[in-house]
Amino acid sequence: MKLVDIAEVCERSGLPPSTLRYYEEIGLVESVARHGLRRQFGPEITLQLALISLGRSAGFSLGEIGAMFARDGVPKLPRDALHAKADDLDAQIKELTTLSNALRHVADCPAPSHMECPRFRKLLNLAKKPRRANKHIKASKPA
Amino acid sequence: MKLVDIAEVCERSGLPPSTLRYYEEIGLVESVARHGLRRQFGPEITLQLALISLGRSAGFSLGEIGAMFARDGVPKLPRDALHAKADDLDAQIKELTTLSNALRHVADCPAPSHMECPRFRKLLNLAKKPRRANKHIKASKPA
DNA sequence: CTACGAACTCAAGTCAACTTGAGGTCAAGC
DNA sequence: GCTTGACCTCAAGTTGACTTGAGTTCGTAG
Repeated sequence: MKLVDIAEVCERSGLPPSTLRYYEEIGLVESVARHGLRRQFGPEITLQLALISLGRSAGFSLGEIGAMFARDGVPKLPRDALHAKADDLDAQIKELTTLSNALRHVADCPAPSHMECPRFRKLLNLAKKPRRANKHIKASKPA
Repeated sequence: MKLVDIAEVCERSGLPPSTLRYYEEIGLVESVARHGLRRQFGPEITLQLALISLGRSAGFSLGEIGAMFARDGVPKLPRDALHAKADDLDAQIKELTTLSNALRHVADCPAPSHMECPRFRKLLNLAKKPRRANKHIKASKPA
């Protein structure tokens, strides 16, 4: 049989049952049956949860993730929207790379004050670029 | 003079005054003087805020950021801890790259169901790797 | 010198993403 | 056939990161 008990899903994903119930409540995933009271999920659930986890770590809200993929994990967005998301991601990857480099530089640079090290400043100035609204980092209200 | 008025800081950073006050309240930044009531910051504030923004978008909490850098923006962590953070970041960068690739693939792949496309599944399986506690993505409580 | 606008303080409210608690139910083991 | 452990429901609580509102206080323009 292809159904996966919630306990099994929790074990595989590392998520507690409460989170699974919550995800179902907000329509992010779907349980397909019950065994007694216990939710049973389809075999794709593990992959879906991995996708959600990935999206979360990219800073997408559950709402955004829900808007991207249907309950069964199949993407609902048009091609250009997907490409746009990917572009956002790539921009974010650049920022993280900057931060990673900055951290490594700080770890290794012998300068007494990093704020005065030109190389460090240069790295960080990259970060001040056109900051777009980045989900959980909301822009200030308009003047 | 080297002091920057809060209004100026807000304009440069795009953050509202309330956020600056909040950051000061939790000890993340420091205002160095007042002009009447108005907070004045040191010239490094812009860079510090860029650093904070960068950290946030990497998924660090304000608490973690506060633990990494002193109020003046100078890193407080030992070298190996910094390298460890950079390693985390690099791992996250890989994940985001995976997600970006997956999105682009989905946008372009003609397969009817992406969940069945082996290439898609392969991309996503990368995500199921040893998921470490990822700040805002908390691990489940121990059994 | 008065008016204004913008920051100020402090408490309280908001939102997302979960978790926790009280009380209930079921399948499986003994 | 009864006990038990794990999940169930539903409501309420929690945490992090801010925002909002009421009432106050300045510096600057007029």
